[in-house]
Amino acid sequence: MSATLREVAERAGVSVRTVSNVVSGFALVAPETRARVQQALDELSYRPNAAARHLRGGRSGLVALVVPELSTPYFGELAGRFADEADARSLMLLVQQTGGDPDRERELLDGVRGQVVDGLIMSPWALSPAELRRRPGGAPLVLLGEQDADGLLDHVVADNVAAARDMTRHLLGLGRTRIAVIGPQPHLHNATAARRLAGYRQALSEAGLTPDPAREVPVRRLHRADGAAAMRGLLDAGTPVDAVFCFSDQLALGALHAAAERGLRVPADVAVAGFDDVEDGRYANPPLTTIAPDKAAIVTAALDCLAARLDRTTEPGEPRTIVVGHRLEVRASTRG
Amino acid sequence: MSATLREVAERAGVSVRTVSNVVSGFALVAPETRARVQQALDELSYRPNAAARHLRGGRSGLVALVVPELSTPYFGELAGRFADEADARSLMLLVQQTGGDPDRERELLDGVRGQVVDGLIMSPWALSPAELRRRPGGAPLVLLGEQDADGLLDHVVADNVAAARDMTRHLLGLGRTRIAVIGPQPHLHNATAARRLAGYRQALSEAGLTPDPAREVPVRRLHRADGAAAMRGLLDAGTPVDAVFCFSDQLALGALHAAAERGLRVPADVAVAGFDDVEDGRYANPPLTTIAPDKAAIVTAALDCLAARLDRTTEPGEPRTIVVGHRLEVRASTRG
DNA sequence: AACGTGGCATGCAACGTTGCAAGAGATAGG
DNA sequence: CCTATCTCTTGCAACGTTGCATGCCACGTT
Repeated sequence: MSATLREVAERAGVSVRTVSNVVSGFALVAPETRARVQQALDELSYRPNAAARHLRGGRSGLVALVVPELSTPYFGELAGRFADEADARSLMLLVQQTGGDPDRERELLDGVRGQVVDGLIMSPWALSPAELRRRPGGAPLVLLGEQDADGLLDHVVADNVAAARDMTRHLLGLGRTRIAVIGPQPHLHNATAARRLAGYRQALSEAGLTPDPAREVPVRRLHRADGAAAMRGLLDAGTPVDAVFCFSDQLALGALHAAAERGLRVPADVAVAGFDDVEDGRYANPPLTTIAPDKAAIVTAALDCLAARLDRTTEPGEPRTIVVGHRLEVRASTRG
Repeated sequence: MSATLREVAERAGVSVRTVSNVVSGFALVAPETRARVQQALDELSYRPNAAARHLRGGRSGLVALVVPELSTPYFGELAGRFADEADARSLMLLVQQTGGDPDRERELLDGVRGQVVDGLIMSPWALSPAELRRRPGGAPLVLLGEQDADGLLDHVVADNVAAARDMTRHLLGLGRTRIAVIGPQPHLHNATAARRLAGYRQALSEAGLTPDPAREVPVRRLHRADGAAAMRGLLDAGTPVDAVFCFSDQLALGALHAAAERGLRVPADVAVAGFDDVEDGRYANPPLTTIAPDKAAIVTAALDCLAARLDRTTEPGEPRTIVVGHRLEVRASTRG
């Protein structure tokens, strides 16, 4: 147990309140008194009690990051950045996983809020916008990823339609015309996958090609195994394919794996591209072409947005939609 | 803001204390009263105030996980498991990154402790055992990984000597005799790398081979880039090598990358093995032979250990060293 | 009728901190 | 010499919860 203000006060021969003033650095304290108190603080190695401050001030300094899975490279990288950035802002990061389970998402939305954390950054997966909006007035919430909830909730997104269009155009530009996608998730409230699909179709149409349902392979989850399974399915079905655009790098890595299994050369026989720009992709064999969302901007924007909501001196303001940039990162898996 | 006990008490026409009794489920409360209170609780959707409970009870229900880097697959996977297991034990997980910086490690050891969290699980990287032991009596600490601190601090480890020996024997068993290692870190207080090196040398000696310093390539960090650089160095130096045992899967993935770059076939020209069994390795091209430490056991053991220290009803007891199992996972990167 | 017993409910205090408003002392001005 | 002013310090209260001890009532026993 650390020393309390009272113990320090007794040692320094001043009131508790004065010690508090010294600790918080504010108010008028005579230099001499300040020095005496400071010495007592040092001698007893005083640390403010977080629980008492939290109770008194209503602020815990804790922010929750709620993601489907921390073990996923994309969320691992993002969580790492959030941890660093939170630290730089004197916040602590509490992480929770939903596993993509809607019940768990609901629970965390209700449960964590107003309890321990000052705010919540969440990457929803299965919850509908309506459910996300049903907030019992707890701690501020910032969403990551597309939500079809523009103007109703704070959220930070990349322009997924444009990004998917960019990637598809890149593949078309390489002369590929039988481009498949792996990653649609028609069974979920997942606006992200839907928009990437839309961007892909748009680019095909622009090029005068008709999207072929047989080349749009849905997946249940975004793991490597799902990508590998989807790729195998595509090859087994005999659908002619000269490029595969996966909606996540994880899926793409699985697809690469399956292609290698079947003896296909990448990109000679089939080009493979991903989305997310995770470290794995850079060192894949061959290195993976991908869309790199501006992760630093995602983190900064989300925390800025939360900070604005937490600031009691400013007006709450309207929910904001912050769009971050992205970049097409061309590597050997498509470039030949 | 959520309702308080007092508001609920007023609504139900009972005392605050009685409401508290209902909430905590304990004590003697007449069924009728309980029902009335419960209804008031529901109507006001009461949530206990974490700050007040923390202040009163001295328990926050928070556990900190301190790792070098969350973006590293190994720690990402571990953090994910910790988050789930903590959740199952009604604890919340707060993550902090050190980036392998000794100052930051020191700071977190002193700073987080006794402040917000009930306990600390830390994977130290650069700190010496002496510094780790210099604890000002804060929250309980459990270390992950070898520490040369047996009997002085709680820690959870794999038998790294045995694991490295197992892997080296496996490579020897394949007929490889020019086995290099990538991963020693002579400049750090890193007992883990030291023990893996010892296990490797032991196995060589057993086989009548003399460890060759030119085949022991040190690295500064454990990223893919370091593994790739080390592999290139090894090849450029012209040291004959028919197998490379990397002290982490990350290093091994980098080494695979560098081997592919130079047109080497794996495992025909050079076998490559890793350590950690991260998901990436399973889907690498070719899939990576590795040592799979029992991650579930690490997480369970660490939290059990912490729980034991947090339990006020039992005696503190001596610091424990818990050794978890490991398994040699042979895949195509060595098997041919 | 007095007493003990057990079931249930409650009041008080304290955890450590900070906002508020007022107190104490010193100095300057009338 | 008294008061106004300023600088510095302090006591009180409250944040929401729970441990402790006690109060109250009804019932059964002597």
